[in-house]
Amino acid sequence: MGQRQAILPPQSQQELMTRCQRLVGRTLGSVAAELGITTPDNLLKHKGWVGSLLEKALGANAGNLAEPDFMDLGIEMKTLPLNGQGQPKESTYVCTIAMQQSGELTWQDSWVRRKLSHVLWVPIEADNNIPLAERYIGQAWLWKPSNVQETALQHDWEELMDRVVLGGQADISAKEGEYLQIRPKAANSRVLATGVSASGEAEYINPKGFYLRPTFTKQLLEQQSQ
DNA sequence: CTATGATCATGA
DNA sequence: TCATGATCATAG
Repeated sequence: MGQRQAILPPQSQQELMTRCQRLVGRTLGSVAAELGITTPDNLLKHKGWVGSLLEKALGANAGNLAEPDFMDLGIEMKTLPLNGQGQPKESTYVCTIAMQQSGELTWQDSWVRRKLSHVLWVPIEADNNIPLAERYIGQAWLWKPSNVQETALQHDWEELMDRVVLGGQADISAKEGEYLQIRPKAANSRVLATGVSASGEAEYINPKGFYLRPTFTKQLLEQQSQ
């Protein structure tokens, strides 16, 4: 008990955007209260809290399945934390590196491309000077990569995957990739997963994932506000 | 462990 | 100041 009725998934893109519209100008604290969710003092031990809150508020239904947040609509939701200057404050996590047969995947079939094929970006105030509960939700927008953007992402992805195949994914640096990068993604650095070694064999490594650099999401934000 | 959601924290 | 590498919570 104590659980409120979950918000049902939006039945159309239009309904999803209407829900987003109603969140514009509201604070995280007020939305959380309405959903019966406690707002933590900070995100130190609740790093995914904002994203989970918005998913619930909008009726996302994928849970922790490897599916788009709004399964029926094929739309992935990402919160976009903004600093005091209104610019993306952090990189955006996309997905983990495929555990097997990395070298045989093509961009067309890649998890990164599927994840980023249709994204609902929800800008959120994220300046640490603003108490979490008082941060405002901005105007969300739907994004599909332009040809230029997709080409750039594909370029990065192919280069990174080549590095995985040639040198193994254990020692890939986050410095590689113009817009897309590979960084650790785990509970801690002692977590091990099956990865691909330089010789192409399986080896235990720290799990890593793909992230979009803030320079990329900054462009999306600017393009959107034009 | 792997997936979901990300931000933290320190070195350069 | 900011990007890289590390880390936190939770479900299944």
